Amino acid sequence: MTDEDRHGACGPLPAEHGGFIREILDRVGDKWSLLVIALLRDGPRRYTNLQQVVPGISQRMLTLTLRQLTEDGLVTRTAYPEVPPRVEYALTPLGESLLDTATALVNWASTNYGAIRAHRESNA
Amino acid sequence: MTDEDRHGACGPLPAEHGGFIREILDRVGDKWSLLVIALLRDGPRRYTNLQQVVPGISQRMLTLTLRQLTEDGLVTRTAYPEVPPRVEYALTPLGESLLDTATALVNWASTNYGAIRAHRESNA
DNA sequence: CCGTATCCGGGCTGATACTG
DNA sequence: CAGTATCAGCCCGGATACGG
Repeated sequence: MTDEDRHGACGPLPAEHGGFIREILDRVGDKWSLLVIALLRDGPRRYTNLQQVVPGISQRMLTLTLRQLTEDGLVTRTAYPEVPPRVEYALTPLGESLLDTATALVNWASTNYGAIRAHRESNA
Repeated sequence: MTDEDRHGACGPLPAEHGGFIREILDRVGDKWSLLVIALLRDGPRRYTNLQQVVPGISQRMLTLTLRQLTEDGLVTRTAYPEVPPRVEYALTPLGESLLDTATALVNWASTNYGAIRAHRESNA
């Protein structure tokens, strides 16, 4: 155990050896993931619908975000072989396990936006 | 209110008009902020100490992160006019209000890292 | 000890055009 | 409708060197 590792002694964070928590944080805390997850709370959504409800997301980023979330097992992708094609995205149990925390963070942001804004400008 | 704004009708997220939640999410979900906040749980820490306990952070990023968090009113910066200089960073009440959520997210990452990893490789 | 200043490369991101 | 492909800009972030 190196000196750099022994901060666990005074921290409640379990097993943050290396940077894998950072890896997940980057994944989940990226530009759009949490928002997409939060928006899937009410049930499956279609690609185009997500594009509409996520303000300002580009086709590219929506596709990449969804692909990443699917690869990580947080959402499922279901394609119905119809014409016109229909694809639905929904949360997996793993994705749902993140929902509470994601929502809490979004709510925190929503609640404290004013305070942050105010404090930021008071020290301008 | 534009058409793009009225998705609130089917979402439980309060007042996510525009992209200010995205703004906070970017701020708080960036590469290091959550980790720093989580590490300040036990009390004030000095600059050098933070550099040691945050695995892999560079001086630049630590400084930038701390400055941003200070500007947003999440942490305080206290400089003691001594030689050698000593600077301590601590959470404000606003910062503490984020602590639970931050910790929850870090814990989630820690808990589900294996599952994500496994799912990701199973579909390689 | 606690930063700041500068350089610089890489990856994220949006815009645009195209496909099944 | 649901994507993919390509390009170009920008900002993040590390390394290094320097200042208070």
